[in-house]
Amino acid sequence: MSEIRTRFAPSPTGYLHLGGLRTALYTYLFARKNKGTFILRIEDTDQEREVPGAVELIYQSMREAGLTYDEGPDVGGDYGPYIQTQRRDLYLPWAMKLLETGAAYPCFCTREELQERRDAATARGEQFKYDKHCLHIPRDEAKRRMESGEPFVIRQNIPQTGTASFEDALFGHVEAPCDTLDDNVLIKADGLPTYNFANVVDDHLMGITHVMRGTEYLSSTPKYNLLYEAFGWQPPTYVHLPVVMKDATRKLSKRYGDPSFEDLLAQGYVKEAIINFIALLGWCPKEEREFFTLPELVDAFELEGLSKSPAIFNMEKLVWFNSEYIKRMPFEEYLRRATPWFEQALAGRGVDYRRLAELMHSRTEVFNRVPEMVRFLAELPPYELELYTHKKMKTDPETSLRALLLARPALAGLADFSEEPLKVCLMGLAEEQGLKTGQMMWPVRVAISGLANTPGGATEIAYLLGRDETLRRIDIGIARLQGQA
RNA sequence: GGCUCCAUGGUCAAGCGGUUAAGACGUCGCCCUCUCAAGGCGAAAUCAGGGGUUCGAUUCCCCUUGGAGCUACCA
Repeated sequence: MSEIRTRFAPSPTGYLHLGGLRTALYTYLFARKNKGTFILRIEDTDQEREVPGAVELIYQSMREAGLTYDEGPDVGGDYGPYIQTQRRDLYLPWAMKLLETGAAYPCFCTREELQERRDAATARGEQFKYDKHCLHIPRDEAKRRMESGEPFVIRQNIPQTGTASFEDALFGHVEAPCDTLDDNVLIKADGLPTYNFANVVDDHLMGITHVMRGTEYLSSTPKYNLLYEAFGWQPPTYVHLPVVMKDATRKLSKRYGDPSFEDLLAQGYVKEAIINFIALLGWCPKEEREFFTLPELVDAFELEGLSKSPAIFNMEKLVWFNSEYIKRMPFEEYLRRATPWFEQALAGRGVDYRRLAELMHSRTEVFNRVPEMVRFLAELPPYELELYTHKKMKTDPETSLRALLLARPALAGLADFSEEPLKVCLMGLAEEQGLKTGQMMWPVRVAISGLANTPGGATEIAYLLGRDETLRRIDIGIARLQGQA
């Protein structure tokens, strides 16, 4: 069996979006699983849409995701160049071959003329399709005009009868009646190929055996096969992958604020969690399991598990995966990664980050939610007195005031203001005064945090705050409760 | 509109003629607990509709409906 070669071929029109990342991931997994070669090719034939710096962004995202490629623009290989604009001179000769056999023809219609005809067709309520107008120009004349420097494009000459088809590894046999197919442009007036042509030529020249790409190409692939036939080339095995949706009717798009891989990374999603989640979006392993490292995915990946229908990107589940990865992260790593986020809210406050990290580790879903969760340590948030009333804790403003009044001097006189002594002190005090534990702990926690829930209980927070700040906040609570009474 | 494709809970999905129709997220209970998380236990929730084929359809075929993709000198 010959060696498997796959490629991921993005256009540099911006950052790598999640759908693209998933295609890249599956392509990578398939190559690695089959001990094949994974190639990165940049499809930049549409110069107008190209975004400066996007190529580098793609390299970066691939690297961050761990999708290392064996051949590509920045790593080299025997089938280069791997950027289509750098291959520009190579396409025309192939197109000329098609001209000779009649599988393609030059077209001199201008964009304006085409637009007019298109508009006229829509006005009549018809679907515009190129009418092969220039196909009928005598060959000599066409040749003369091409050589004279008149702008022209080269179009694929689709048969007017019959069907075109191909076999997809996922979708099976796909075919389309030729008369519904348009004579697409293969070579544009600027001399560069369109995707329709470049993908065929490059995939063949680069020895690609398996083409994995989005289903947006599913309906045009029969046309590509016509090209393979015209050249007498062996078409690759196609695996079209369903799109990733943002909801039931819209696909995930970078156009309307949907996050890119880079965005998610910046928001504090763990890359392993993103990869893991993305992998399961449209693919299901044979075994009942959902946590996979990249190498484990390589091992488990099989085409059979691919789904044919579009999958909705479920942010909630990503968040869950992320929180799981964070929980499984060694504590030291958590501390290291959480610290910058602690800093955002607590810089210069002298909070014990290590202890805070211990409390936050199991409570962190996404890192960018951390600052808000710990900000109360820097500044007591404004809170309503109703917070002191808690049915289950059996507290109300009265019991709370009493508890705070008792706690105040006890805490002020506590020799060691660390957690265990704090706990012994407060709980002992409660018991001795005939209060339930909650009747002491709840008001204290409310007074010193101003929040209904916090990462950690009263004693942990008191410790993190330190004696001075704790007492100051309790005083505020006492004053407010007395003011109300 | 035309062409192509898809269709199991709210979401990701297993299933590949006979199952009590898995599992996960989310939701909702209960337990644990100095709040909230985490953790433990449990619950509700799915085969889009209609025809066939078959002893028997979630599973195979057709139609309807719904959805997606394509319909550019974009990829």
